[in-house]
Amino acid sequence: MGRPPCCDNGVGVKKGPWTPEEDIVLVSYIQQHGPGNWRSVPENTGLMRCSKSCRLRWTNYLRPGIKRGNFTPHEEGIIIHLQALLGNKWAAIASYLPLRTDNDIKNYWNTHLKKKVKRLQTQPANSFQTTPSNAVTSPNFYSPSSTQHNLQSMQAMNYPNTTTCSSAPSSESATVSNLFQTWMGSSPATTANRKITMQEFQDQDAAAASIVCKDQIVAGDNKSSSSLQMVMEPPVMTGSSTATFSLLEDWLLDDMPGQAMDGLMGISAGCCADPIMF
DNA sequence: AATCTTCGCAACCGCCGGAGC
DNA sequence: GGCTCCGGCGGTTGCGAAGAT
Repeated sequence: MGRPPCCDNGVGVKKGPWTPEEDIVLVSYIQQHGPGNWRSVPENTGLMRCSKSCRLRWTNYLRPGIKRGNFTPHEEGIIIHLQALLGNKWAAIASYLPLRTDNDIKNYWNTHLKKKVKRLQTQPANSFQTTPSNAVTSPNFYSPSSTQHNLQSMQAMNYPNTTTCSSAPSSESATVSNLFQTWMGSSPATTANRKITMQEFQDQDAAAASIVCKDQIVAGDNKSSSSLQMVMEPPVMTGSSTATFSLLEDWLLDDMPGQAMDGLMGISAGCCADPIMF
């Protein structure tokens, strides 16, 4: 006996775009009670909406701290990397871009990046060498065997502070988490609420951009998730705990031709000031 | 200016896994 | 162990906006 659709029993359930009034009702309710227990939201607010619709509206649109539109070349690069690693695991990818929703990333991939990647994959190989900024979409990078090889290589490598690798990751997602932790040069992950702050900055003169990573113990963080949180912060130059994004790329793409790698670096470097020419 | 086509995004749909009973 | 409920996820759709003709 299958479970009926969640909104089948809802006579008069409203569908379609949300009105500003509905948004206000939903936001004010969540401000009072917090997100969660979505089943009770329509009942308690009087919204003629399915609980799923309420949750989706909150997580994809109303939730504070959402960045909308204008994906930066750097974000594009991250999405492309992670999509190649994880496939269409949008929620997992979104966890590495905390200002973006999975829906947003999924839409952006489907409407922009997928076409760009496909287009470039059909280009002659030598075109990647002549246009370094395109190298991110080198066929090598999207080769499953290459990706698998890189994942295995990452685990095999004796990188410092890779303590989390000793406990075999249960999923590719965990592997990528380990990768990010290692890449960021962090100390072994603690089980306490831990906030990793990614400070993305752009150096226009040097055409270099890096991600500065700081580990912060977040006391009293009311987020229920114990997973790593990465929050983009305004550009701050720090001298110590810096690691360039290209290091991660280096791990992922260690079997790429040197020329292509040079171009790939541009994704996280010069391209931030100069849009990717897909 | 009007019509047609393409694009982008918000929202919906169906399925799955975990929790509770 | 089986059933139901709920939250979450990924795929897809529908519609308005923008661009092309």
